[in-house]
Amino acid sequence: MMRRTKPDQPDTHRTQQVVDHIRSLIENGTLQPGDKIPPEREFARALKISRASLRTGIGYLAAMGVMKVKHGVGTFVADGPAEFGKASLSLMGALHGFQSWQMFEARMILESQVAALAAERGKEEHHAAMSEEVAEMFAAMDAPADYLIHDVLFHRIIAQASGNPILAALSETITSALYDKRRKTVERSTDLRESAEMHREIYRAIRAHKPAEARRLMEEHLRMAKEAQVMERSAERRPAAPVRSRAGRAELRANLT
Amino acid sequence: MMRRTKPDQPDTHRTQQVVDHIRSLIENGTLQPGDKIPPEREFARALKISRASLRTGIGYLAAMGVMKVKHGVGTFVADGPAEFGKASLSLMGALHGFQSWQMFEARMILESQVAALAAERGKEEHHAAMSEEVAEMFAAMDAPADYLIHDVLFHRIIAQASGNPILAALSETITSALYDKRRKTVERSTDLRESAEMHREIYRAIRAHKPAEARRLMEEHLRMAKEAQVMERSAERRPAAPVRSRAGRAELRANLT
DNA sequence: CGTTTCTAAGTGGTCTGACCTTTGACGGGC
DNA sequence: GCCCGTCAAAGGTCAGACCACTTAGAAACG
Repeated sequence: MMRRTKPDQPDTHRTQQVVDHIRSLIENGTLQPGDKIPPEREFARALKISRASLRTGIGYLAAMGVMKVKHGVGTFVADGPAEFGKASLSLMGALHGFQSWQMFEARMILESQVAALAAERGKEEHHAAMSEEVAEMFAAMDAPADYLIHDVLFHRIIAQASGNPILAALSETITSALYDKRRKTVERSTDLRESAEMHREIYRAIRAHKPAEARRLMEEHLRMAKEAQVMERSAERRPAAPVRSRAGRAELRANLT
Repeated sequence: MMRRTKPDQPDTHRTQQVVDHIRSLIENGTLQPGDKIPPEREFARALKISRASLRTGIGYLAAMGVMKVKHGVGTFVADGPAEFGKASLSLMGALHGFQSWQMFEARMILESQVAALAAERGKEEHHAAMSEEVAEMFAAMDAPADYLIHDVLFHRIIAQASGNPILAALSETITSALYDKRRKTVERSTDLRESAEMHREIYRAIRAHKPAEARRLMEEHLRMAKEAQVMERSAERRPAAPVRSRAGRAELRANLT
Protein backbone atom coordinates (compact mmCIF):
# COMPACT_ATOMS: atom_id res chain seq x y z
CA MET A 1 0.00 0.00 0.00
CA MET A 2 2.63 2.51 -1.06
CA ARG A 3 3.47 4.76 1.88
CA ARG A 4 3.12 8.49 1.69
CA THR A 5 6.00 10.82 0.97
CA LYS A 6 6.64 10.99 4.70
CA PRO A 7 10.44 11.15 4.85
CA ASP A 8 11.10 11.44 8.54
CA GLN A 9 10.46 14.45 10.80
CA PRO A 10 7.00 15.20 12.17
CA ASP A 11 7.94 18.50 10.59
CA THR A 12 5.98 20.90 12.75
CA HIS A 13 4.70 23.92 10.87
CA ARG A 14 7.33 26.39 9.82
CA THR A 15 5.95 29.36 11.67
CA GLN A 16 5.94 27.40 14.91
CA GLN A 17 9.42 26.21 14.16
CA VAL A 18 10.72 29.75 13.82
CA VAL A 19 8.95 30.95 16.95
CA ASP A 20 10.27 28.03 18.95
CA HIS A 21 13.78 28.53 17.69
CA ILE A 22 13.85 32.19 18.60
CA ARG A 23 12.20 31.46 21.91
CA SER A 24 14.97 29.05 22.77
CA LEU A 25 17.57 31.59 21.72
CA ILE A 26 15.99 34.05 24.11
CA GLU A 27 15.62 31.56 26.92
CA ASN A 28 19.22 30.42 26.84
CA GLY A 29 20.40 33.98 26.75
CA THR A 30 21.84 33.99 23.23
CA LEU A 31 19.43 36.76 22.32
CA GLN A 32 18.80 39.65 24.66
CA PRO A 33 16.54 42.68 24.39
CA GLY A 34 17.90 45.04 21.78
CA ASP A 35 19.94 42.41 19.97
CA LYS A 36 19.79 42.11 16.22
CA ILE A 37 19.03 38.82 14.52
CA PRO A 38 20.84 37.71 11.34
CA PRO A 39 19.63 38.98 7.95
CA GLU A 40 16.60 37.14 6.68
CA ARG A 41 18.29 35.45 3.75
CA GLU A 42 21.11 34.16 5.88
CA PHE A 43 18.92 33.16 8.83
CA ALA A 44 16.53 31.34 6.51
CA ARG A 45 19.37 29.34 5.03
CA ALA A 46 20.62 28.47 8.50
CA LEU A 47 17.20 27.19 9.56
CA LYS A 48 16.80 25.32 6.27
CA ILE A 49 13.51 27.01 5.48
CA SER A 50 12.47 29.49 2.85
CA ARG A 51 12.75 33.18 3.49
CA ALA A 52 8.98 33.48 3.15
CA SER A 53 8.36 31.09 6.02
CA LEU A 54 10.95 32.77 8.18
CA ARG A 55 9.21 36.06 7.54
CA THR A 56 5.89 34.58 8.62
CA GLY A 57 7.40 33.57 11.92
CA ILE A 58 9.09 36.93 12.45
CA GLY A 59 5.83 38.64 11.59
CA TYR A 60 4.10 36.63 14.28
CA LEU A 61 6.66 37.62 16.88
CA ALA A 62 6.57 41.23 15.76
CA ALA A 63 2.79 41.30 16.07
CA MET A 64 3.09 40.29 19.70
CA GLY A 65 5.66 42.92 20.45
CA VAL A 66 8.49 40.44 20.99
CA MET A 67 10.45 41.71 17.99
CA LYS A 68 10.81 44.98 16.13
CA VAL A 69 11.43 45.11 12.39
CA LYS A 70 13.08 48.15 10.82
CA HIS A 71 12.97 48.39 7.06
CA GLY A 72 16.41 48.70 5.56
CA VAL A 73 18.14 48.18 8.88
CA GLY A 74 17.38 44.84 10.45
CA THR A 75 15.23 42.92 12.89
CA PHE A 76 15.70 43.30 16.62
CA VAL A 77 14.50 41.82 19.89
CA ALA A 78 12.13 44.28 21.58
CA ASP A 79 13.71 46.26 24.36
CA GLY A 80 11.07 48.68 25.64
CA PRO A 81 8.72 47.99 28.52
CA ALA A 82 6.70 44.81 28.11
CA GLU A 83 3.34 45.27 26.44
CA PHE A 84 0.66 43.13 24.85
CA GLY A 85 0.44 44.26 21.27
CA LYS A 86 -0.32 47.89 20.74
CA ALA A 87 -2.85 47.48 17.96
CA SER A 88 -4.32 44.62 19.90
CA LEU A 89 -6.54 46.65 22.19
CA SER A 90 -8.03 48.86 19.51
CA LEU A 91 -8.58 45.88 17.21
CA MET A 92 -10.22 43.89 19.94
CA GLY A 93 -12.19 46.94 20.86
CA ALA A 94 -13.75 46.97 17.44
CA LEU A 95 -14.37 43.24 17.69
CA HIS A 96 -15.80 43.01 21.19
CA GLY A 97 -17.24 46.48 21.57
CA PHE A 98 -14.95 47.85 24.25
CA GLN A 99 -16.24 51.07 25.76
CA SER A 100 -14.30 54.00 27.03
CA TRP A 101 -15.49 53.72 30.63
CA GLN A 102 -14.37 50.10 30.64
CA MET A 103 -10.85 51.12 29.75
CA PHE A 104 -10.82 53.61 32.59
CA GLU A 105 -12.26 51.11 35.00
CA ALA A 106 -9.65 48.53 34.08
CA ARG A 107 -6.93 51.08 34.36
CA MET A 108 -8.11 52.23 37.74
CA ILE A 109 -8.19 48.73 39.15
CA LEU A 110 -4.78 47.86 37.82
CA GLU A 111 -2.94 51.05 38.58
CA SER A 112 -4.31 51.54 42.04
CA GLN A 113 -3.18 48.08 43.05
CA VAL A 114 0.11 48.62 41.32
CA ALA A 115 0.60 51.82 43.25
CA ALA A 116 -0.03 49.96 46.48
CA LEU A 117 2.57 47.38 45.56
CA ALA A 118 4.99 50.12 44.61
CA ALA A 119 4.52 51.65 48.03
CA GLU A 120 5.40 48.32 49.60
CA ARG A 121 8.35 47.44 47.41
CA GLY A 122 9.65 50.65 45.84
CA LYS A 123 13.38 51.22 46.14
CA GLU A 124 15.38 54.42 46.36
CA GLU A 125 16.12 54.41 42.65
CA HIS A 126 12.42 54.42 41.88
CA HIS A 127 11.73 57.22 44.31
CA ALA A 128 14.44 59.29 42.70
CA ALA A 129 13.12 58.69 39.21
CA MET A 130 9.57 59.48 40.28
CA SER A 131 10.65 62.65 41.98
CA GLU A 132 12.38 63.76 38.84
CA GLU A 133 9.32 63.19 36.69
CA VAL A 134 7.13 65.11 39.13
CA ALA A 135 9.54 68.01 38.88
CA GLU A 136 9.41 67.86 35.10
CA MET A 137 5.64 67.88 35.23
CA PHE A 138 5.63 71.06 37.27
CA ALA A 139 8.06 72.54 34.81
CA ALA A 140 5.92 71.62 31.81
CA MET A 141 2.57 72.83 33.04
CA ASP A 142 2.24 75.21 30.12
CA ALA A 143 3.29 72.64 27.52
CA PRO A 144 0.57 69.97 27.54
CA ALA A 145 2.37 67.68 25.12
CA ASP A 146 5.52 67.58 27.22
CA TYR A 147 3.48 67.26 30.35
CA LEU A 148 1.80 64.17 28.96
CA ILE A 149 5.11 62.48 28.31
CA HIS A 150 6.24 62.89 31.88
CA ASP A 151 2.83 61.83 33.07
CA VAL A 152 3.14 58.55 31.21
CA LEU A 153 6.70 58.13 32.36
CA PHE A 154 5.67 58.64 35.98
CA HIS A 155 3.08 55.90 35.78
CA ARG A 156 5.53 53.66 34.00
CA ILE A 157 8.03 54.03 36.81
CA ILE A 158 5.39 53.14 39.37
CA ALA A 159 4.61 50.02 37.39
CA GLN A 160 8.26 49.13 37.41
CA ALA A 161 8.52 49.82 41.11
CA SER A 162 5.69 47.39 41.79
CA GLY A 163 8.15 44.62 41.17
CA ASN A 164 5.69 42.71 39.04
CA PRO A 165 6.50 42.96 35.31
CA ILE A 166 3.28 41.19 34.39
CA LEU A 167 1.10 43.78 36.06
CA ALA A 168 3.35 46.41 34.56
CA ALA A 169 2.79 44.95 31.10
CA LEU A 170 -0.97 44.86 31.57
CA SER A 171 -1.00 48.47 32.73
CA GLU A 172 1.23 49.46 29.86
CA THR A 173 -1.14 47.87 27.37
CA ILE A 174 -4.08 49.91 28.55
CA THR A 175 -2.17 53.07 29.30
CA SER A 176 -0.59 53.21 25.86
CA ALA A 177 -3.98 52.83 24.21
CA LEU A 178 -5.33 55.64 26.32
CA TYR A 179 -2.20 57.68 25.62
CA ASP A 180 -2.84 57.56 21.89
CA LYS A 181 -6.33 58.86 22.37
CA ARG A 182 -5.21 61.48 24.84
CA ARG A 183 -2.50 62.91 22.64
CA LYS A 184 -5.16 64.27 20.34
CA THR A 185 -7.09 66.14 22.99
CA VAL A 186 -4.38 67.11 25.42
CA GLU A 187 -3.84 70.55 23.96
CA ARG A 188 -7.19 71.54 25.31
CA SER A 189 -6.44 70.52 28.87
CA THR A 190 -6.47 72.83 31.82
CA ASP A 191 -5.69 72.44 35.48
CA LEU A 192 -2.41 70.76 34.90
CA ARG A 193 -1.25 72.26 38.16
CA GLU A 194 -3.80 70.29 40.13
CA SER A 195 -2.85 67.16 38.24
CA ALA A 196 0.81 67.70 38.98
CA GLU A 197 0.09 68.14 42.64
CA MET A 198 -1.82 64.90 42.77
CA HIS A 199 1.12 63.15 41.24
CA ARG A 200 3.32 64.63 43.89
CA GLU A 201 1.06 63.34 46.60
CA ILE A 202 1.07 59.88 45.11
CA TYR A 203 4.82 60.02 44.96
CA ARG A 204 5.01 60.98 48.62
CA ALA A 205 2.72 58.17 49.68
CA ILE A 206 4.82 55.65 47.79
CA ARG A 207 8.08 56.99 49.14
CA ALA A 208 6.64 56.86 52.65
CA HIS A 209 5.66 53.22 52.07
CA LYS A 210 1.96 53.78 52.65
CA PRO A 211 0.17 51.29 50.37
CA ALA A 212 -3.38 52.10 51.39
CA GLU A 213 -2.88 55.79 50.89
CA ALA A 214 -1.09 55.31 47.59
CA ARG A 215 -3.98 53.23 46.32
CA ARG A 216 -6.56 55.74 47.44
CA LEU A 217 -4.71 58.67 45.90
CA MET A 218 -4.20 56.84 42.65
CA GLU A 219 -7.88 56.01 42.43
CA GLU A 220 -8.76 59.60 43.04
CA HIS A 221 -6.25 60.77 40.48
CA LEU A 222 -7.54 58.45 37.79
CA ARG A 223 -11.11 59.37 38.55
CA MET A 224 -10.27 62.99 37.93
CA ALA A 225 -8.17 62.17 34.90
CA LYS A 226 -11.14 60.38 33.43
CA GLU A 227 -13.45 63.31 33.94
CA ALA A 228 -10.86 65.68 32.54
CA GLN A 229 -10.46 63.63 29.40
CA VAL A 230 -14.18 63.29 28.90
CA MET A 231 -14.39 67.04 29.13
CA GLU A 232 -11.52 67.59 26.75
CA ARG A 233 -13.33 65.92 23.94
CA SER A 234 -16.71 67.32 24.68
CA ALA A 235 -17.32 68.56 21.17
CA GLU A 236 -16.40 65.48 19.21
CA ARG A 237 -17.78 62.85 16.89
CA ARG A 238 -19.94 60.11 18.40
CA PRO A 239 -20.17 57.23 15.90
CA ALA A 240 -21.64 54.90 18.50
CA ALA A 241 -20.93 51.60 16.83
CA PRO A 242 -23.62 48.98 17.35
CA VAL A 243 -22.53 46.89 20.31
CA ARG A 244 -23.25 43.30 19.57
CA SER A 245 -24.89 41.29 22.32
CA ARG A 246 -22.69 39.32 24.63
CA ALA A 247 -21.33 35.83 24.18
CA GLY A 248 -23.58 32.83 24.27
CA ARG A 249 -23.08 29.90 26.55
CA ALA A 250 -21.48 27.82 23.83
CA GLU A 251 -18.57 30.04 22.94
CA LEU A 252 -17.41 30.10 26.53
CA ARG A 253 -16.12 26.61 26.03
CA ALA A 254 -13.56 27.78 23.53
CA ASN A 255 -10.02 26.48 23.89
CA LEU A 256 -10.70 23.85 26.49
CA THR A 257 -8.97 20.84 24.98
CA MET B 1 14.21 65.91 -12.33
CA MET B 2 12.10 62.93 -13.39
CA ARG B 3 9.74 62.04 -10.57
CA ARG B 4 9.53 58.57 -9.15
CA THR B 5 7.05 55.93 -10.25
CA LYS B 6 4.65 57.34 -7.69
CA PRO B 7 1.27 56.85 -9.38
CA ASP B 8 -1.11 58.12 -6.76
CA GLN B 9 -1.80 56.68 -3.30
CA PRO B 10 0.54 57.33 -0.38
CA ASP B 11 0.74 53.58 -0.65
CA THR B 12 0.85 52.65 3.00
CA HIS B 13 2.58 49.39 3.67
CA ARG B 14 0.66 46.34 2.58
CA THR B 15 0.38 44.71 5.98
CA GLN B 16 -1.09 47.86 7.45
CA GLN B 17 -3.40 48.13 4.49
CA VAL B 18 -4.79 44.65 5.08
CA VAL B 19 -5.20 45.20 8.82
CA ASP B 20 -6.98 48.49 8.26
CA HIS B 21 -9.25 47.00 5.64
CA ILE B 22 -10.32 44.16 7.87
CA ARG B 23 -10.64 46.48 10.82
CA SER B 24 -13.07 48.62 8.87
CA LEU B 25 -15.01 45.54 7.81
CA ILE B 26 -15.35 44.62 11.47
CA GLU B 27 -16.21 48.12 12.61
CA ASN B 28 -18.97 48.60 10.09
CA GLY B 29 -20.43 45.22 10.91
CA THR B 30 -19.72 43.48 7.63
CA LEU B 31 -17.61 40.96 9.49
CA GLN B 32 -18.77 39.52 12.78
CA PRO B 33 -17.18 37.02 15.16
CA GLY B 34 -17.22 33.58 13.57
CA ASP B 35 -17.55 34.85 10.02
CA LYS B 36 -15.34 33.48 7.29
CA ILE B 37 -13.31 35.75 5.06
CA PRO B 38 -12.91 35.08 1.32
CA PRO B 39 -10.26 32.63 0.09
CA GLU B 40 -6.78 34.14 0.03
CA ARG B 41 -6.36 34.12 -3.73
CA GLU B 42 -9.66 35.81 -4.30
CA PHE B 43 -9.29 38.31 -1.46
CA ALA B 44 -5.80 39.23 -2.59
CA ARG B 45 -7.05 39.94 -6.09
CA ALA B 46 -9.84 42.08 -4.67
CA LEU B 47 -7.41 44.16 -2.63
CA LYS B 48 -5.01 44.39 -5.58
CA ILE B 49 -2.10 43.02 -3.61
CA SER B 50 -0.15 39.80 -3.79
CA ARG B 51 -1.27 36.78 -1.88
CA ALA B 52 1.96 36.88 0.11
CA SER B 53 1.24 40.35 1.42
CA LEU B 54 -2.31 39.46 2.27
CA ARG B 55 -1.01 36.51 4.24
CA THR B 56 1.36 38.75 6.17
CA GLY B 57 -1.55 40.89 7.24
CA ILE B 58 -3.69 37.92 8.17
CA GLY B 59 -0.79 36.48 10.09
CA TYR B 60 -0.54 39.68 12.07
CA LEU B 61 -4.22 39.58 12.96
CA ALA B 62 -4.03 35.90 13.79
CA ALA B 63 -1.09 36.49 16.11
CA MET B 64 -3.17 38.93 18.08
CA GLY B 65 -6.08 36.57 18.35
CA VAL B 66 -8.35 38.60 16.14
CA MET B 67 -8.51 35.91 13.47
CA LYS B 68 -8.23 32.14 13.36
CA VAL B 69 -6.90 30.30 10.32
CA LYS B 70 -7.71 26.65 9.73
CA HIS B 71 -5.59 24.82 7.22
CA GLY B 72 -7.68 23.42 4.41
CA VAL B 73 -10.85 25.07 5.66
CA GLY B 74 -10.61 28.83 5.71
CA THR B 75 -9.87 31.92 7.77
CA PHE B 76 -12.35 33.17 10.35
CA VAL B 77 -12.90 36.08 12.67
CA ALA B 78 -12.22 34.95 16.24
CA ASP B 79 -15.33 34.19 18.25
CA GLY B 80 -14.18 32.93 21.63
CA PRO B 81 -13.66 35.08 24.69
CA ALA B 82 -11.33 38.01 24.13
CA GLU B 83 -7.71 37.33 24.93
CA PHE B 84 -4.34 38.96 24.32
CA GLY B 85 -2.39 36.42 22.33
CA LYS B 86 -1.95 33.06 23.94
CA ALA B 87 1.71 32.60 23.16
CA SER B 88 2.26 36.19 24.10
CA LEU B 89 2.58 35.66 27.83
CA SER B 90 4.96 32.75 27.66
CA LEU B 91 7.07 34.49 25.02
CA MET B 92 7.24 37.66 27.01
CA GLY B 93 7.93 35.59 30.07
CA ALA B 94 11.07 34.31 28.46
CA LEU B 95 11.97 37.82 27.38
CA HIS B 96 11.32 39.71 30.59
CA GLY B 97 11.83 36.98 33.12
CA PHE B 98 8.30 36.57 34.40
CA GLN B 99 8.13 34.50 37.55
CA SER B 100 5.43 32.14 38.65
CA TRP B 101 4.52 34.08 41.79
CA GLN B 102 4.06 37.17 39.66
CA MET B 103 1.50 35.43 37.52
CA PHE B 104 -0.40 34.39 40.61
CA GLU B 105 -0.18 37.84 42.09
CA ALA B 106 -1.49 39.43 38.91
CA ARG B 107 -4.25 36.89 38.71
CA MET B 108 -5.26 37.44 42.28
CA ILE B 109 -5.50 41.19 41.87
CA LEU B 110 -7.47 40.95 38.67
CA GLU B 111 -9.84 38.17 39.57
CA SER B 112 -10.65 39.37 43.05
CA GLN B 113 -11.68 42.75 41.66
CA VAL B 114 -13.52 41.07 38.85
CA ALA B 115 -15.41 38.96 41.35
CA ALA B 116 -16.40 42.08 43.24
CA LEU B 117 -17.71 43.65 40.04
CA ALA B 118 -19.56 40.47 39.20
CA ALA B 119 -21.23 40.60 42.59
CA GLU B 120 -22.37 44.12 41.84
CA ARG B 121 -23.50 43.59 38.28
CA GLY B 122 -24.15 39.86 37.79
CA LYS B 123 -27.48 38.95 36.21
CA GLU B 124 -29.66 35.89 36.66
CA GLU B 125 -28.25 34.22 33.57
CA HIS B 126 -24.76 34.41 35.02
CA HIS B 127 -25.89 33.02 38.36
CA ALA B 128 -27.53 30.12 36.61
CA ALA B 129 -24.45 29.36 34.54
CA MET B 130 -22.19 29.59 37.58
CA SER B 131 -24.44 27.34 39.57
CA GLU B 132 -24.30 24.78 36.83
CA GLU B 133 -20.51 24.80 36.71
CA VAL B 134 -20.29 24.41 40.47
CA ALA B 135 -22.52 21.38 40.21
CA GLU B 136 -20.34 19.93 37.49
CA MET B 137 -17.27 20.47 39.63
CA PHE B 138 -18.80 18.49 42.48
CA ALA B 139 -19.67 15.79 39.99
CA ALA B 140 -16.14 15.64 38.62
CA MET B 141 -14.20 15.55 41.85
CA ASP B 142 -12.64 12.23 40.93
CA ALA B 143 -11.77 13.29 37.38
CA PRO B 144 -9.19 16.07 37.74
CA ALA B 145 -9.05 16.84 34.02
CA ASP B 146 -12.79 17.37 33.80
CA TYR B 147 -12.76 19.27 37.04
CA LEU B 148 -10.20 21.69 35.63
CA ILE B 149 -12.39 22.46 32.63
CA HIS B 150 -15.33 23.45 34.78
CA ASP B 151 -13.01 25.37 37.03
CA VAL B 152 -11.82 27.49 34.12
CA LEU B 153 -15.36 27.86 32.84
CA PHE B 154 -16.52 29.07 36.23
CA HIS B 155 -13.91 31.80 36.33
CA ARG B 156 -14.68 32.72 32.74
CA ILE B 157 -18.34 33.23 33.58
CA ILE B 158 -17.44 35.47 36.50
CA ALA B 159 -15.30 37.54 34.18
CA GLN B 160 -18.20 37.84 31.80
CA ALA B 161 -20.53 38.76 34.64
CA SER B 162 -18.24 41.61 35.64
CA GLY B 163 -19.57 43.50 32.67
CA ASN B 164 -16.12 44.67 31.66
CA PRO B 165 -14.80 42.76 28.64
CA ILE B 166 -11.39 44.38 28.95
CA LEU B 167 -10.85 43.07 32.45
CA ALA B 168 -12.24 39.77 31.25
CA ALA B 169 -9.71 39.68 28.45
CA LEU B 170 -6.84 40.46 30.80
CA SER B 171 -7.93 37.73 33.18
CA GLU B 172 -8.35 35.32 30.33
CA THR B 173 -4.83 36.00 29.13
CA ILE B 174 -3.30 35.09 32.47
CA THR B 175 -5.71 32.31 33.31
CA SER B 176 -5.16 30.51 30.03
CA ALA B 177 -1.40 30.62 30.50
CA LEU B 178 -1.81 29.18 33.98
CA TYR B 179 -4.27 26.63 32.65
CA ASP B 180 -1.69 25.25 30.23
CA LYS B 181 0.78 24.78 33.06
CA ARG B 182 -1.81 23.32 35.34
CA ARG B 183 -3.06 20.73 32.90
CA LYS B 184 0.23 18.92 33.25
CA THR B 185 0.14 18.62 37.01
CA VAL B 186 -3.54 18.41 37.71
CA GLU B 187 -3.63 14.63 37.81
CA ARG B 188 -1.74 14.75 41.06
CA SER B 189 -4.15 17.07 42.77
CA THR B 190 -6.07 16.26 45.88
CA ASP B 191 -8.64 18.07 47.96
CA LEU B 192 -10.82 18.88 45.00
CA ARG B 193 -13.77 18.75 47.39
CA GLU B 194 -12.47 21.70 49.36
CA SER B 195 -11.81 23.58 46.15
CA ALA B 196 -15.31 22.89 44.90
CA GLU B 197 -16.77 24.15 48.13
CA MET B 198 -14.85 27.37 47.88
CA HIS B 199 -16.21 27.88 44.42
CA ARG B 200 -19.67 27.38 45.77
CA GLU B 201 -19.12 30.00 48.43
CA ILE B 202 -17.86 32.46 45.87
CA TYR B 203 -20.91 31.76 43.77
CA ARG B 204 -23.19 32.42 46.73
CA ALA B 205 -21.49 35.70 47.55
CA ILE B 206 -21.87 36.87 43.96
CA ARG B 207 -25.48 35.78 43.74
CA ALA B 208 -26.19 37.60 47.00
CA HIS B 209 -24.56 40.73 45.57
CA LYS B 210 -21.91 41.00 48.25
CA PRO B 211 -18.85 42.51 46.51
CA ALA B 212 -16.57 42.70 49.52
CA GLU B 213 -17.22 39.10 50.46
CA ALA B 214 -16.83 37.90 46.90
CA ARG B 215 -13.46 39.63 46.68
CA ARG B 216 -12.28 38.19 49.95
CA LEU B 217 -13.35 34.67 49.09
CA MET B 218 -11.75 34.87 45.66
CA GLU B 219 -8.49 36.02 47.17
CA GLU B 220 -8.56 33.19 49.62
CA HIS B 221 -9.41 30.71 46.90
CA LEU B 222 -6.56 31.83 44.67
CA ARG B 223 -4.12 31.81 47.54
CA MET B 224 -4.97 28.19 48.20
CA ALA B 225 -4.95 27.34 44.52
CA LYS B 226 -1.45 28.74 44.30
CA GLU B 227 -0.21 26.65 47.18
CA ALA B 228 -1.89 23.59 45.79
CA GLN B 229 -0.24 24.00 42.42
CA VAL B 230 3.16 24.62 43.94
CA MET B 231 2.72 21.40 45.85
CA GLU B 232 1.56 19.49 42.79
CA ARG B 233 4.84 20.04 41.03
CA SER B 234 7.04 19.60 44.03
CA ALA B 235 9.32 17.10 42.39
CA GLU B 236 10.02 18.87 39.16
CA ARG B 237 12.78 20.42 37.11
CA ARG B 238 14.11 23.77 38.21
CA PRO B 239 16.09 25.29 35.32
CA ALA B 240 16.14 28.70 36.98
CA ALA B 241 16.83 30.80 33.95
CA PRO B 242 19.12 33.74 34.62
CA VAL B 243 16.89 36.72 35.27
CA ARG B 244 18.36 39.71 33.55
CA SER B 245 18.50 42.88 35.59
CA ARG B 246 15.64 45.28 35.22
CA ALA B 247 15.22 48.04 32.70
CA GLY B 248 17.46 51.05 32.75
CA ARG B 249 16.23 54.59 32.88
CA ALA B 250 16.65 55.07 29.15
CA GLU B 251 14.40 52.36 27.86
CA LEU B 252 11.51 53.71 29.86
CA ARG B 253 11.19 56.46 27.32
CA ALA B 254 10.21 54.01 24.60
CA ASN B 255 7.26 54.89 22.36
CA LEU B 256 6.82 58.45 23.55
CA THR B 257 6.65 60.28 20.25
C1' DC C 1 -30.46 0.47 0.67
C1' DG C 2 -26.91 1.63 3.88
C1' DT C 3 -22.13 1.77 4.76
C1' DT C 4 -17.55 2.32 3.64
C1' DT C 5 -13.91 3.96 0.69
C1' DC C 6 -12.00 6.76 -2.85
C1' DT C 7 -11.46 10.77 -5.30
C1' DA C 8 -11.43 15.52 -6.49
C1' DA C 9 -12.19 20.26 -5.47
C1' DG C 10 -11.30 24.00 -2.36
C1' DT C 11 -8.26 26.36 0.67
C1' DG C 12 -4.36 27.36 3.43
C1' DG C 13 1.10 26.40 3.60
C1' DT C 14 5.63 26.55 1.48
C1' DC C 15 9.13 27.29 -1.97
C1' DT C 16 11.85 29.74 -5.49
C1' DG C 17 13.88 33.54 -7.25
C1' DA C 18 13.46 37.97 -9.02
C1' DC C 19 12.87 42.87 -8.29
C1' DC C 20 11.63 47.23 -5.36
C1' DT C 21 12.31 50.47 -1.33
C1' DT C 22 14.47 52.23 2.62
C1' DT C 23 18.66 53.12 5.39
C1' DG C 24 23.07 54.24 6.42
C1' DA C 25 27.77 54.81 5.29
C1' DC C 26 31.47 55.84 2.31
C1' DG C 27 33.71 59.10 -0.57
C1' DG C 28 34.25 62.59 -4.03
C1' DG C 29 33.21 67.47 -5.26
C1' DC C 30 32.62 72.25 -3.97
C1' DG D 1 34.72 71.04 6.25
C1' DC D 2 30.20 70.37 4.56
C1' DC D 3 27.00 68.52 1.24
C1' DC D 4 25.29 65.31 -1.75
C1' DG D 5 25.54 61.30 -4.85
C1' DT D 6 26.29 56.50 -4.99
C1' DC D 7 26.18 51.92 -3.40
C1' DA D 8 25.72 47.99 -0.48
C1' DA D 9 22.82 45.83 2.93
C1' DA D 10 18.53 44.50 4.60
C1' DG D 11 13.71 44.32 4.69
C1' DG D 12 9.17 44.45 1.48
C1' DT D 13 6.58 42.83 -2.48
C1' DC D 14 5.47 40.10 -6.30
C1' DA D 15 4.38 36.03 -9.31
C1' DG D 16 3.48 31.37 -10.07
C1' DA D 17 4.09 26.68 -9.06
C1' DC D 18 3.47 23.02 -6.04
C1' DC D 19 2.45 20.73 -1.37
C1' DA D 20 -0.81 19.41 2.52
C1' DC D 21 -5.10 19.28 4.87
C1' DT D 22 -10.40 18.98 4.87
C1' DT D 23 -14.54 18.03 3.25
C1' DA D 24 -18.10 16.38 0.55
C1' DG D 25 -19.84 13.75 -2.98
C1' DA D 26 -19.23 9.79 -5.98
C1' DA D 27 -18.41 5.10 -6.35
C1' DA D 28 -17.82 0.55 -4.72
C1' DC D 29 -19.18 -2.86 -1.54
C1' DG D 30 -22.09 -5.57 1.67
